[in-house]
Amino acid sequence: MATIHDVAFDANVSPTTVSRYINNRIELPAATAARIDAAIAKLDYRPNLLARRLSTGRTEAIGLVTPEIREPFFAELASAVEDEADRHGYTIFMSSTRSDRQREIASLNRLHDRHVDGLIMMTNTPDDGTLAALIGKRRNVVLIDEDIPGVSVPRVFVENELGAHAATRHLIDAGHERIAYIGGPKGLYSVEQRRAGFLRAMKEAGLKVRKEHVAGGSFASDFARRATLDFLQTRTPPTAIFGSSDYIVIGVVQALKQAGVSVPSHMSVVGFDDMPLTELFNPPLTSIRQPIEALGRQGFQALFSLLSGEQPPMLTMLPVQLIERESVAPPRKEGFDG
Amino acid sequence: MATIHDVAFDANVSPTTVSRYINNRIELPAATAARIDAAIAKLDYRPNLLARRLSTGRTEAIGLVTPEIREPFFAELASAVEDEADRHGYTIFMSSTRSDRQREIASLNRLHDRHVDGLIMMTNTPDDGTLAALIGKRRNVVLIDEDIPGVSVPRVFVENELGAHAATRHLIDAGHERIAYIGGPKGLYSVEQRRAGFLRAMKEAGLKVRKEHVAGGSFASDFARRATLDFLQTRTPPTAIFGSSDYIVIGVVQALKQAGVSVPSHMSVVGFDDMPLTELFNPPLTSIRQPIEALGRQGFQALFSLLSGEQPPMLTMLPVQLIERESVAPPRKEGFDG
DNA sequence: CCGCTTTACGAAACCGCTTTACTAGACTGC
DNA sequence: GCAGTCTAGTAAAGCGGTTTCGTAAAGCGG
Repeated sequence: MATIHDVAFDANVSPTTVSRYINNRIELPAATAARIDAAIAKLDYRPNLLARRLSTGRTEAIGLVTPEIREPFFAELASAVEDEADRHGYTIFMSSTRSDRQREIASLNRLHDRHVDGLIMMTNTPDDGTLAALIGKRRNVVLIDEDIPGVSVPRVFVENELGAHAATRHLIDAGHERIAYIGGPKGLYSVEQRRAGFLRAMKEAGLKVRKEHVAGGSFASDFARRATLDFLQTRTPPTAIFGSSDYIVIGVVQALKQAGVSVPSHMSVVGFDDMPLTELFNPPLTSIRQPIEALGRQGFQALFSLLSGEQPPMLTMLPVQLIERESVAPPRKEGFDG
Repeated sequence: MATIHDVAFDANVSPTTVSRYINNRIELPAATAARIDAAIAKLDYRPNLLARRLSTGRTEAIGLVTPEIREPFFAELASAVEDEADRHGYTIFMSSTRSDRQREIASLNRLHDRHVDGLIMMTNTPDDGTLAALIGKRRNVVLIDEDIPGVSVPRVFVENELGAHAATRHLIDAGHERIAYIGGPKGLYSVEQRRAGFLRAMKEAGLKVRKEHVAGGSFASDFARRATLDFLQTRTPPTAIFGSSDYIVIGVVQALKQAGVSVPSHMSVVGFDDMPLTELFNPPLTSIRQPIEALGRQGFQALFSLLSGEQPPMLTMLPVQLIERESVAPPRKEGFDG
């Protein structure tokens, strides 16, 4: 491969000149510039990025830490980040942490070793302070989707509270009064926000929230399945369930199917995330759609600002949207029993 | 950050010695080794990978080119590759090509500039020779999932022909005789293999394949939707449809729903890929499951062999599996009409 | 105690680029 | 015609490792 020296030799200038010319740090007379251009073309010269990186200390690469890129939500997010990064000349290193603290730490360290210029971090396990401490030591970090308490870096979130409120409101508007709620892992900011949105909607409508109709602790379908079966065992089962993620709703629907309760005629269901393909489920799921694309792009843009020495907004909240499909119907009249 | 010189100074040896010691290229007396270890620990020394890479020319990174990492199939594959790479100390650069030739070429060039040690390539657009030419120039390339004619590099595929045969056979065993087929883009190896499997099963069973019951040209759901509606317009519509990807089957199912044809009582359907969540569809889809995890891992292993100077098998074919769910039933008796 | 091998390590070149500091020569104004 | 300014570059020192070649000193056999 041709080096900058070859180009310099061919164009009859010094490597310094070539370097500065390529990087727009010098204005050259047209004739000289033309000679350099010609030499570059002739030799098919491409700067050795390894050398450039060692020299400048910048890598034009960023790290993207996600819980699990196999999941559609994170895959889509990663894709958006990648696309936006690409458009700015950045490459991304991805890592999946499997929601495991050790893997999160390992990822962070590995990315540090790789000299990424910055970091976009997503987590969905509550932090005990370890992550916060580690991230506090890094420069150029942006948090998206989920908070890590105690770190003061730019954050890009979605309107979790408003989304949950809208979902609950949608069920209330359909006539439901006994609405159950299944949340995610304790201690997560987004989970608490969604819970708050649910409670606010119920309170505003003057509806009681029954202890036995609220569950939480995990996003896993299995967990939701069990919670749903428990709901059905209560004295007066709910007529609607709001699951704070589509994975939860998948568990809910499976449990209901198993118990012979049909959706939406006997039980209405709303989810959160609007996972792809859920419109093909039986029934197609009503859900809160998150602006995944925007989340990814704005996440990168915040990081890019940081890298450019600007100060991005410390908190961005992206709007969500209720997508109505067929998993919600008015409750059956009391007295009737399925 | 501490450099190798700092460590050398602290341990009272030369940088050369530290370097060789770290890289296991020298045996040192216990006392010296201990001094170096102590210095490394004390200074929290971590080798600067940028410098090491410039020096050695190796990056311990590989490129992974996929059509679209948002799609579950590729996301899962990418995840498997990443996991396996990680376990061997390699990082991966991903890029999504959106099945676009220009983006494929751009990715290949970008990865080259990034000095990746090797490349795992996936494509799902037929090549006109451009890709083959470009890849021919690179060392350490492995093809997975789909062939690019004219390049002689290790390839890891799945048993497309056998899978399609099994899917078709499954419909035949259920009693179907008029089976329609929807294939993917023309010119793709896997598509042709699947078509061959379908035709072989039909031939072995002594069944006619009607021209008007065979479509192909795209993996898109829209395409499949139209093809399905066309099938329904034929004089004697098929009683079963084999779609050579789950995306196709999604289109098929949508079209059938739209046309009021119920699955599986009026029309049986089998897909290929076994996408996640299709078991929650209405009805749950019977499909051919590809060993995605194995595809990813073996793909990386082949590349790793190449990088280690060994000669991996030039062609690996991974078995597939029929997953029976509820989209297949015996055909209704002739004469009855839905 | 001399020549040879082995042990233990080091000097310096190199990877290919960037960047700071500097200069030769042309021009400009007085 | 000479100081001062501009133009058009350049030399050389990094960046932080790896690697080739080499050597001083210790050990050893005869």
